[in-house]
Order: sequence, then structure tokens, then C-alpha cells
Amino acid sequence: MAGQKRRTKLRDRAAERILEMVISGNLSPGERLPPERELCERLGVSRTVVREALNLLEVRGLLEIEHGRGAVVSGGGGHAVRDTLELLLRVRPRALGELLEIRRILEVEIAGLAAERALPEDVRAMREALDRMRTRIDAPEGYVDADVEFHAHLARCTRNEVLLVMLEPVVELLRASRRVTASLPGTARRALREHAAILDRVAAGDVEGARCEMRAHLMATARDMERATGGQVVDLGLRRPERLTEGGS
Amino acid sequence: MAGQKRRTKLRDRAAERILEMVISGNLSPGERLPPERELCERLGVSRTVVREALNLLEVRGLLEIEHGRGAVVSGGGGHAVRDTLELLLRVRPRALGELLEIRRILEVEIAGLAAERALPEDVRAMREALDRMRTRIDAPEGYVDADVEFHAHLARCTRNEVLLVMLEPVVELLRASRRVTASLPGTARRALREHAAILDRVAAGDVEGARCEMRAHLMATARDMERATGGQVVDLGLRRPERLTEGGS
DNA sequence: AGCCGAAAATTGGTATGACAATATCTGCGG
DNA sequence: CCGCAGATATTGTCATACCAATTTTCGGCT
Repeated sequence: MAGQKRRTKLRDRAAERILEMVISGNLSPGERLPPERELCERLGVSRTVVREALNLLEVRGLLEIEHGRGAVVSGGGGHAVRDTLELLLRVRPRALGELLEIRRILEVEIAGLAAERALPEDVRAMREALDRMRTRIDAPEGYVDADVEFHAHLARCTRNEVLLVMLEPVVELLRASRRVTASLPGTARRALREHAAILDRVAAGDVEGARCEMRAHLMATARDMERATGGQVVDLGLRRPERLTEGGS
Repeated sequence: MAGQKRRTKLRDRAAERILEMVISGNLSPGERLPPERELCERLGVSRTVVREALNLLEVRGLLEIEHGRGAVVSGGGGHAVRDTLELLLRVRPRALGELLEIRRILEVEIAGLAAERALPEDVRAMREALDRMRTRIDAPEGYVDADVEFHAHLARCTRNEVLLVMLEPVVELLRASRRVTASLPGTARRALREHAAILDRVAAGDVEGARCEMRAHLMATARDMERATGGQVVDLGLRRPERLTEGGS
């Protein structure tokens, strides 16, 4: 026979071909794919199959499909990993502690790598982020945002996008927890000091020092969290009645 | 109207409800879900929607759908993360180097955590794996398998499943590369020595020592790979004409 | 001409029904 | 008891129709 067995679902083969179209067609993020009906003709399958294939690629993070507009190539594709891990957490909540451990590992190394690779402009931008943090130190909302931004920027210094992708879900999930710790008196100011210390070591290119400061910072944060919750494992607001998939970037 | 805006796609709301059914129903991995038609009645939507919802949950790793049999709850859910990262690599191949860096970070810490948490039976099992490795040292196939198994078992010692999930894709992708380095004369024997050294430190509970040995091992491996490929970035056989999704666990 | 809004065209979302492909169960005959 | 063929259950694919959101077109008005 010409083709092998039809064991693989049509949906998957269609997704594969669409993926190849995207890759070989050099479609940059933001560009639109042909509409479903046209893909049907090109691939020689029904619209059902094309839709399932597009859905597959959307869930995997390659596309973003919008009602009435079409499917566009997604940049980054970070939310795919995040959503997957989020689902994992909802099925097995005990995985949260494990995720925290991974975050600890990665962030410490991130600090080290940042010390190796940060450019002057990175340092400058982070100083500004730190300043913004300082001004909003009494507004919990803005403070948490600035805090997250600081960590994100630090990660970006590593010039490792995949690292960013793998870290993003964790950070996102921890937003709520930071809000908890930020409500404790004094912690915000202390965190600010620690961030400054990290940035100082990064700016100096002191790899081991940066790692060390980050480790200290994370340990202090963990201690705060424990204190704030009375040793309980935190309920990080994982209830999400809707939005199993992602909407905006 | 009772319900709020219809902004969220029916597919997503259906997936959410099915997910809740799985969670609240305490369905263990391996158990079957109701057939599509029954879900249609229960959720009050068409089969189209139910199918797209099930597909979503399958891609996310919660389910495994088999033709003619139905949808069963999947254990682990590791392949979901792997497939997502794999797609990322196909769209942006340059991400491979970044993934390697992440692996380096994680494996070093894994060695440290293993030294903290390995149980006697773990050590025993790993010694056996090492012995199997020793006997097959001249058969590249079996050697690579044993090597991968050693690293996997080490990761399992951390008692951190999520860590395993995040590491799996990387290891899987690196199988091919290990085959390359294993073909160089002497490397297999040297890797064996290094593995033994790591295990020795783990068994002794020497956290820093284990980290150190692992770091040395990875550096040596990287050097070999560089030597074997003449400094080229390796082409790790990422071509996969089919199977965008996963079949077996 | 230029602006604005309604109508038309485009495109994804949902519903329905039918049939094919595959797995599982059932009962008959040996 | 075993083996095998048919019946049954369940997912996979197709075709069609219509709904909903968005974009584009175009005609009327200023």
C-alpha cells in the first residue's frame, strides 16, 4: 500500500500539515492563517477535522483563534505551558509545594545567570522598577505588580526564553501568595531591601553573591508566608469558574 | 437571562464542567468517563461542543481518548508538557540551547535534593541500574537506556513529580544526543565512573558533594558532545513527520 | 470630498444527522 | 470450555445548515 495504516487520527495529520505550513511559510507572530473553509479544500478534509486541528494547535500555544477574525500565529506561546500546569494543579493540588520548590531552584540560578549576562540597560531598567516599587510601597496592588515585574525582568536578563516560559506559570500562581505576604507589616520594606541587594550583586557581576542574596530573599519570603498562614499550605485562589484556556496575552 | 455574557466559548465552559466532574467524582487514573452522547445530555450541549471540550482536556493531558473505547483519565499528564515544549522547539529551534541550560540547572539541584531525600531502597535500585549499565557498556542501545534510567531514578528520589514532568521532555529530546556521545570511545566508561561518584555522594547524604559531581558530569558530557559534533549545535532528530500528540505513556 | 451608519460579506461557533472505523460484548456451535 | 461470528457500544469523520462576531462595502448625508 502507498500510505501506512490510518492509525493516526486525521486531526493530528491535519495539525501536522498546518504546522508545516506555518513553519515553511515563515509566518511571523500576528499573521493570519487561511480561513477554515479554505484549509478544508487545501487539506482535503472536512471542516470538523480542520477545526479540531486548529483547536489542537491553539491549546498547544501556536495559534490564537478569535471569533469572526480568524486564527493568528501566537508569539511566545507561554500561556500553553502555564495552562497545562494549572490543570495539573487542579487535579493534584499537592503539586503546589513541588512547584514552589522548582521555583526556588530556578530563581536562584536565574539570579546567577543574570549576574553573568545582564547588560547595563537591564540594570538601569531594573533600578527604575525598584524605584517604582519604592514609591508604591504602601499600595499593595501596585507593589505586587512591581515585585513580579522585577523578578520577570531578572529572568529576562538570562536571555533564556524557555526559562521564562517555564517560570511564568509559577510566578502567576504565586501572585496571590505575594499579596498575602505583602499585607504583613514590614515585609514590603524588607523585600525591597533584599531586591536592592540582589540587583547590586547582579550589577557587580557577582554570580555567587547574586545567587546567595536570592536564596536569602526566597527563604525570608517563605518564612513570611508560613507566618502569615500559620503553617498551613496556602490556598492560592486556584478556583477559576471559567477560562480554562487563555484569552489575552 | 440567568447565565452571564456568552463571551466565553461553550467549549471552554463544557471542559470546565467535565473537569469538575472528574475532580469531584474522584475518578482515578484509568477510569472511564461517560460516553460523548451522555455528556451531551448532561451538559445540554451538542456533541460538537462535547467533542471539542474532550479534545481540549486530552491535549492538556487530563484524558486519553481511544477510538471505540472512550475517554479515560490519564495518569501523570507528563506528555502534555513535553508535547507543548516540543512544538515550541519546532517553531523556534534555537530554543534548544536554552532547554539544555535549564536541564543543567535542574539536574544539579536534583542531585542535591536526592542526596537529602533518597531512601535506602532508592540507593539500592540505583546501584542495580548502574550494574546493568556496567554489563551493557559496549551495547550503545542498552547503555543509553540505562543512562537515562539512572537520571530518571535520581529525579524520582526528589519526591517531586512536577520536577519529573518538567524534566522529562528535555531528557527525551536528549536521548539522541546521548547516543552520539556514547559512540565516542571511552566516554561510556567515564560516564559510568561519574555516575558512580554521584551515587556515592547521594548515598552518603552529601548534598554539596552530589551537586558538585553532577555539575562535573554534565560539563564533561557537554564537552564530549561538543567534541563529537565539532562545535556544531546538534541536530537532535527533531523531525517528526507525524504524531503531534502522544500515544503511549 | 469626507464622515457616518447600515447592509453585505467574511469568518469562526454551534447544532444535527448520518455513516465509517474500532473495540467490546453476546450467544451460538463445536 | 473454547472459538468465532454477529450484535452492540463508542469514537471518528463527513456534510449541511444556521447563529454570532467581525470586517468590509457602500450609499446617503453634511
